[in-house]
Amino acid sequence: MSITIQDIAKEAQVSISTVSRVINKSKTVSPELQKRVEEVIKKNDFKPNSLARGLITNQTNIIGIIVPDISNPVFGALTKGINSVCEQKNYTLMVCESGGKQEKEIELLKILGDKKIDGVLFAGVDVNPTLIDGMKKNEFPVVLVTQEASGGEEILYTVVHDNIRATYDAVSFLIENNHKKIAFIGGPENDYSSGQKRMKGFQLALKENELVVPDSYIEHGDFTFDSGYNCMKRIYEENLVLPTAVMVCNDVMAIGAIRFLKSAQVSVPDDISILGFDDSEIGKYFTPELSTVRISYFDEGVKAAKTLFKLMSKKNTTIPKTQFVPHKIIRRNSVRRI
Amino acid sequence: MSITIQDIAKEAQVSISTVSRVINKSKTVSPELQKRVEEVIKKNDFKPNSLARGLITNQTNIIGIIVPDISNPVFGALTKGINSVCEQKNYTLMVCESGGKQEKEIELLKILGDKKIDGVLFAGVDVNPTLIDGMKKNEFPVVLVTQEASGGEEILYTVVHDNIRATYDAVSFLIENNHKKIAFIGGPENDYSSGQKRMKGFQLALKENELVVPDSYIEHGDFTFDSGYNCMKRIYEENLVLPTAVMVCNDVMAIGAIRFLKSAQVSVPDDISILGFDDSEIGKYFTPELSTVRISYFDEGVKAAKTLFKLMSKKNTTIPKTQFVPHKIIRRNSVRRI
DNA sequence: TTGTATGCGTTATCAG
DNA sequence: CTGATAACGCATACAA
Repeated sequence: MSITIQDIAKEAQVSISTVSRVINKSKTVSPELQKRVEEVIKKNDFKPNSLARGLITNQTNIIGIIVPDISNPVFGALTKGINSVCEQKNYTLMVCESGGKQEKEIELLKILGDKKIDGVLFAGVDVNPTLIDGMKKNEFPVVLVTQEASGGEEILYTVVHDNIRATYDAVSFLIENNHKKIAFIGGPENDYSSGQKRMKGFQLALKENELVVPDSYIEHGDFTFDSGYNCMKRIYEENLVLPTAVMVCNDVMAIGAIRFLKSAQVSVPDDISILGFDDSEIGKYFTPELSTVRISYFDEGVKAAKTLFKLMSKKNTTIPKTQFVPHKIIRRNSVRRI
Repeated sequence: MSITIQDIAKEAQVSISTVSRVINKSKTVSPELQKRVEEVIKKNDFKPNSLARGLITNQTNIIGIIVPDISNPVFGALTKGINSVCEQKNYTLMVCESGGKQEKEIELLKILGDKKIDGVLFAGVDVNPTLIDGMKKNEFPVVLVTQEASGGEEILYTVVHDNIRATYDAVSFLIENNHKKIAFIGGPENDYSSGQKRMKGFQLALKENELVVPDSYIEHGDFTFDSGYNCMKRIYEENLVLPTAVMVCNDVMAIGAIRFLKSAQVSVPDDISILGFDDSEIGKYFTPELSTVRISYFDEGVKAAKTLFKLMSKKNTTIPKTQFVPHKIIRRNSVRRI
């Protein structure tokens, strides 16, 4: 068994309350005892049992995150960002994987609850009203990250990158480079943040520049290499007039698209420019080096975690319901000016 | 405040011990009461407070993992594997990042200890005697994963892939394809498992086939794209007779090496074959598609976690100190027979 | 089979 | 400023 506060008290010849006080820095203890106790603590390398402490303080110094897939680099970076702020707050992180299943998400919320974690960062796939209701019942604060609530925003605290704006900026960048015939390979249509919103940004940019493209220029993939390949293939086969540029909603699909174009003897960027999204490591090493929209999921994690800590501290600083994390267009070789 | 066992007891009109018994399935409770209590529990969606429970049972149903960098896909996959077995055992996972710093690793071990986790999976960078001593003091079992202890193996339970054997097999594969002039781009020389051992495997394969290569065929990188590029560059510049194949100790470096060769107008695989290591996603999408050694870090995580659970259960089944996870040569286009 | 009482290691409340 | 002592929510030895 490990050493307890009692052992320390005995060895320092004080009461356990005194020991507790020096641990928690209640200034009401004489310097002399303070020092004596601290020495005994240091000597025995004593740390209070967090379970016992948590039982009474109702605080565990643990926060949880729920992500669909921890092996996805996006969530890896996100987790790293979150963890970096946990460290400086003396918190540890409990990581849960939902596989994107709503049932599982609800179950995990419950498990984390009975583990008495102090708060949760939630990266869901579809944060719909059912889920929102579930969250409202929790005794701990939740902040959404990466994905907004689809039914009624502004209900839960949320930290995301501005998908509409990012895609709008990306397409505007293509337009600035004189592209007019711009195709679009997006995410799943039922994906609220990364699917629908990016699509919206694309349309917005076209509209503002009074550009119109045929429906056959628009395809929806599922963020995989293969879907990028296939979407590009369909665009290529179904259009007599090819686009001069394609906005692709993530880098892996963009690389799939380029692979198809290579096989069809279409040169990137000479014949067609390709713009990706995410700035994953893969794009940097690719030939041609991929132009993309950089999203820092690390920063997103940091901001979300900071928001959660503010919420937990309950100091009534007003926190905006939705916060955005900046994005940046990264210009490399897969896009050319025409 | 959340609902407690007392509330359930009151509502079901029994004592709290009875409630406790049905929760813990002590068969000594009458079917009638059993049912009554279960209904009340279900109705209130009650789950016992894990802190209070842990305080008594000395078991939290939490295990911890310590990794250098959670955003590294290798550790992402590892974590996913570990988590998959946690799920089926009703455990949750606490993830800690060490940044590869020994100090931090020791600190994390202590933090996890006072959180009363039931066991730890440890993916260190250099598991030396100092660290091993620290681990011996813990009240919880530790299993090493990904990396063996450098000073004296067979001390701690360990689950790794067989780096020597994997590289040996990889180089043998090159030799089977008639390559005799084989260069080597390895990891850092002070990296015990992934650096030194892979090097050893390389040498072993050469020796067994009575092959000798000049020292200038051997370079050490640090697993980054740039180091792969530079190592290849040095090999290219310092040798009048170029190798026909290069064994590169991870895929990212392999891609860096190929990038250099491209810039030097050397064709892969026509002039030089390249064999990578890891089978990261990136290699599959690359042109030429990268031949590599597949290591399933997911499986490694699974096996390590299972080992840890065996250790925690304390049933004295004999567990081998070191267990290996299989590897596989993946044949794609970057290697050709000559 | 069931209920009562004690203790797990802390913090918090209250006297002294 | 310091020390008893009661909680926190649960499991368990013991009593009934």
